[in-house]
Amino acid sequence: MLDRLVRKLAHGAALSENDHACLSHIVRHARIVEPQQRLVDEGDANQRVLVMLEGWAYRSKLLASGERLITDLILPGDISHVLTNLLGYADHSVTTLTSGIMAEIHPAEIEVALECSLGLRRALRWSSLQTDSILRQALINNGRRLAATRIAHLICEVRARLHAVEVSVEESFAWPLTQDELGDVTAMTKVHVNRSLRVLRENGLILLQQRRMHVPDAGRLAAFCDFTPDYLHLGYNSAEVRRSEMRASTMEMQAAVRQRVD
Amino acid sequence: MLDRLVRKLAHGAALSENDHACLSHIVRHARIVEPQQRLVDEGDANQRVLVMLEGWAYRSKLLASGERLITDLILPGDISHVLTNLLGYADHSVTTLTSGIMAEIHPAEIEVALECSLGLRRALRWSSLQTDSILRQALINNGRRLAATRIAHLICEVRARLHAVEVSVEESFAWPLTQDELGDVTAMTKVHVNRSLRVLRENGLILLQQRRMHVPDAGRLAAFCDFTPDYLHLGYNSAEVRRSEMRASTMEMQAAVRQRVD
DNA sequence: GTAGCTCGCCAACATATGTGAGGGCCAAAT
DNA sequence: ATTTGGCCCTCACATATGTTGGCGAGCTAC
Repeated sequence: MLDRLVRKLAHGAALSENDHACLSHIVRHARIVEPQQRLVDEGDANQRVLVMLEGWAYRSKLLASGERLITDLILPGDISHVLTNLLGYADHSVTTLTSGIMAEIHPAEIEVALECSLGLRRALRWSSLQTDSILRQALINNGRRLAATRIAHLICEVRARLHAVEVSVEESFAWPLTQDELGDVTAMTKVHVNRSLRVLRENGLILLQQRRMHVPDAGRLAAFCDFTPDYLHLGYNSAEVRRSEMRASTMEMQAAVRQRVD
Repeated sequence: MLDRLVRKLAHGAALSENDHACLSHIVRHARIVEPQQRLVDEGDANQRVLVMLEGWAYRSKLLASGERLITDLILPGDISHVLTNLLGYADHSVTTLTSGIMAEIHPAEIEVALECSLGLRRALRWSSLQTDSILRQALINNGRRLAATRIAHLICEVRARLHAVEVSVEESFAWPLTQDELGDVTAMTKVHVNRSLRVLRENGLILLQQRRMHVPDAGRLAAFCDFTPDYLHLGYNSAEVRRSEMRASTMEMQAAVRQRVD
């Protein structure tokens, strides 16, 4: 059951047997969660740390006007609300998208585990840095790219993150977001999401049907939106290699797509 | 010289004398930096941690198209690139805006300091959570608000953050950003920044002159953009911290620490 | 069955923001 | 004295995205 979590953290630090034991101990009280279940409410004086063992969720914030934005997706293996026991209250809400398995950790247990395990300290610091990096990437995506590219980039990111915790994403994968929710992630209206999905579909880049995302050619999609997985800090030993490989293939792809678009 | 840094971290955790000593030790090699000096380059295999003791800087990312976005501002007392030694390379650039004083910390020293000081571990975790929170707020601002409001909100945030480290922001304060740079922060073009600043000026909300930001009525500006400083997690509740300190000193915890020492 | 709901889909129109160009001011360089 | 370059400012026009409203397919409740 810890599979996703362990695989995820392994990208950040080598975990010893002792580290694994600590990890198992703190997430031993996992429970089933329902889709569309509010786990944390903005403003809660809530001190729990959530670990998503299976399933999707998201963090969101509201404006006074009622407008909403989903700031980040929580995928299997992700830790939500990390170490939030140091803040007085939650600055965002957390809601599930699918049913799933979630562990809730009491702050005191987190403290103990961190004291016991160097590997865990490393892994959680890494996880926190990855979160930052993903947020920064979202900022530049939403701020500086056109709608279709923004969506394409999100799809590539989710694919890469799922792949990193060994969820199969070969030809297609589960995509629980409605178009409305997708708009809340990419900072646009559902109408424009619909328009942009059509563009992607008409270019043969994706097919979204019955909550499944089909990506016939992941390389072409990545080229279309200029996606490079560096910022996810996965497989960090081979980062150099993958980066140069990626650049080479990206150039080819871009040329191909440019031809097609003209 | 550590003034800003200490004041900032004090918002996150109570620091003992020992903690202060650790802090002084790791930032002892501070140096002067120039305006517009590139400190870290996207892609660098750089492992330093930067602490901005005085002056402003920013983190930015580039797209392949050459477009730029400033993902966050680094203000006096802020720690840049926290614990980045766990990542293989920098996922963003860091550039100074003003001259200032900066300390560069070697990863090994960070590790030692963190092992030595519980207060510092707390403070850095808090700082990291605050960074996340600021990034999420930026996402919803840039994604869901109109230009003038976005800019107004940024001004309110900077005011609050400067105030938190005891930089005077009474009637006016230094504002080193050009309109072009401001556009890179708020995800718009410099032309539109100019238009929006005019709106704010004509409404008597701000006056930006010679790189000084004048805010005649901070309350009115905050009301205009619906700014609430909660998400900055400043003004920390001392009762709350005392409570978590008590938790930290449970038997469990002491046992854990003893184990670690062996 | 039918009513009511959510969700995907689409079209016509409205508008916030981007683009490209240019003028004025001022300090630094020549 | 002149030039250069950065920055602020503005206009006219272009366009990406928002808004409103509508249609139909599927699902559930009754």
